[in-house]
Amino acid sequence: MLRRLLKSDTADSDRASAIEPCAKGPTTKELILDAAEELLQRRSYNAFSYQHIAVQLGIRNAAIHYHFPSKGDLGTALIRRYRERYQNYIRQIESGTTDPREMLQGFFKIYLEYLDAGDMVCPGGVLGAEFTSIPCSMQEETRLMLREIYEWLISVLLRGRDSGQLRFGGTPEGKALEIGCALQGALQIARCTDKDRFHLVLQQIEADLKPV
Amino acid sequence: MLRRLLKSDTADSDRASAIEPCAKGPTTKELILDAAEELLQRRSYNAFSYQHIAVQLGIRNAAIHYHFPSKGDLGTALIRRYRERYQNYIRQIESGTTDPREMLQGFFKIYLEYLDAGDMVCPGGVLGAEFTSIPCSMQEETRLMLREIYEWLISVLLRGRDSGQLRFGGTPEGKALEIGCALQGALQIARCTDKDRFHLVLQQIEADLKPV
DNA sequence: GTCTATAGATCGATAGAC
DNA sequence: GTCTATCGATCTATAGAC
Repeated sequence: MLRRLLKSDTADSDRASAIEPCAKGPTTKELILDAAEELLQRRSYNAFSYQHIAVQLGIRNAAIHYHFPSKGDLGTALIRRYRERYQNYIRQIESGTTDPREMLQGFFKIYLEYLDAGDMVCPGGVLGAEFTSIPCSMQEETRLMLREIYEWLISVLLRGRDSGQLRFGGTPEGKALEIGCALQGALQIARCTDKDRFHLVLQQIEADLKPV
Repeated sequence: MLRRLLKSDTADSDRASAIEPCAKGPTTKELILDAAEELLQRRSYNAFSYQHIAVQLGIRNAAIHYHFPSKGDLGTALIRRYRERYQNYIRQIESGTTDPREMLQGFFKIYLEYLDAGDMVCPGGVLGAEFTSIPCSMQEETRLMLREIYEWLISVLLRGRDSGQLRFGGTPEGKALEIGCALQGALQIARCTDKDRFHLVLQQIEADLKPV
C-alpha cells in the first residue's frame, strides 16, 4: 500500500543468490521497520510504541526488542533505511530522464504519495518537530537525511535554471529549501484541514518556476 | 524572554480596574500556560508532561490539574489563548501601517522570534506533525488557528498585489499557503541543521515577492 | 527467533487534608 | 489554591524458557 516509490529491496539483496526460485518474503526485521516507518509518519515518534507494532504484526513486545534493543535503535535504523531507499530513488530518476522538470515531478511524487496514503507527513517534518525529544543517533541520521535530500534538489534546480527549463530568482540553495520546506509544511497543514491545501501549495510552487 | 510579540495581556484585563496601583503579577494559571506553550514549541505535545511544568514553576503536579483537569484541557486552552493573542497582534499591525510589505514583515517577525529564542518551532508545525495523536478538542482549535492565520495573510497578499507593492503569480490563497508552509517547515529544518537555513528560506520568499 | 513474565520508570489523574 | 499520597495505565526494557 505504501512505499511504492521508495520501495525497499534489501530483502532481495539479503537473500542467497541461488538459482532456484526463492519465494521467501520480507523478514520480520523488515516488517518491523515497515510498521515503524508508517507509525512514525502517521502518529509521530513519541506517539508510537513497541506495542503498536507488536499488535500490528501479531508478535510480542520482546520479539521487537530482539531485533532492535532500544526504541532509539529502531528509529535510527528506520531513518538509515529511508536514506538508502531515497538514494536509490534518486538514481532511478537520474537514469530515467535528463529533464530537470521531470526530476522535480519525481520529487513531488514522494509527497503526493504520503498525501494519498492519508494523514501522513514526511519523515523530515516529524523528526524536525520532535527533534529535541529524540535520541542523538536519530538526530544525526536526520541531519544526514536532510543534507542528502537538499543536495540533490539543489542540483536539479541548478540544471533547470541553466537549461532555461526552470526559472527562479535568488539562489538554487534558497529555492530548493523553500520548495522542500513548503512541501513539508503543506503535508502538515493538509492533515489538519484538507488535502486541497497541499495541491494549492504544489500548484503555487510550479507556477513560480514556470519560465515566461 | 519570549512572547514579546504575541504578548499576553489577559492578566491586566482580569485585574480589578481600581485606581490604586495593583502590582499583582500573572496568575498561576497564566504561568502554567506560558510554560506549556514554550514546552510545546520546544519539545512537542507528546514529549512534555505536567511534571516538566511543575518543576519549572516550583509547584506540584496536582496544582496544575486543579487549573486544567486534563492535559487535553491545557493544550486546548493554550491554543485558544494563542489565537487571541494572534488576533491582537494582527490588529496592532493593521492599526500601525497600511503598507502590505510592512504587514508581511510583521508576519515574518513571529517566526524570527521563535528562531531567535532557540530551537523553537511554530505551534502549527508541532500540532500538524502530531495532529493524529492529540485530543479532538485540540484538533478543532488547531483548525481554527490555521484558518485565522491564513485568512489574514491572504488579505495582506491581496492588498499588496492590488497596490503593486507585491508581485506573485498564481492565487493569493496559494501564495499565502506556500509562504506559511515554507516558514513552518523552515523552522523545523533550521532546528535540525542551523539557523541560516531559515534565513535562506526567508530571503527566497522575499526575493520571489519583489516587484520588477 | 519468539515466547511468557516482569521489572522499573513515567505519566495522567484523583482523593482528601490543610 | 496548593499540598501529600497514591492509583491505574502505559511504556521501555530485561530475564529466562522453549
